[in-house]
Amino acid sequence: MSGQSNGDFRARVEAYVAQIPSGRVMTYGQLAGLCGSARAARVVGGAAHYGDPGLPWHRVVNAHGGLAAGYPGGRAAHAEHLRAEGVGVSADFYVDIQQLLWQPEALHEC
DNA sequence: CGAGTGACCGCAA
DNA sequence: ATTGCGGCCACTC
Repeated sequence: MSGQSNGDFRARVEAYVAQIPSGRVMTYGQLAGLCGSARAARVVGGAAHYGDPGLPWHRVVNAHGGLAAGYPGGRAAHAEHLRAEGVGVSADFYVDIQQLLWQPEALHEC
């Protein structure tokens, strides 16, 4: 059937991405883990490419804090968006995940 | 329905 | 430090 895969997994990923506040970033692996499959980081990337274009995917980076390679426009565009959000992007297109990595649990601390 | 693919991750030489 | 490979999961055509 033409099935519409519920996208149960993807739906949760989009939900988290949509909740990422400006100036913060999340990793694909973390999003996958929060959604139930820590090893489905690739699916998160797929959701970004085939998912809702209205979500701030530019706030999603890899586990190393590097920007996505296949982002529409290139890492340069990705970096520009992050900088517009107030995120400091390194010359090598890397962000300080240690400081900008946002976690849902952080809400508890706040 | 079947097979391929990927905006990843981690490890190895 | 760099490069290459495989594995894993879910989505798309």
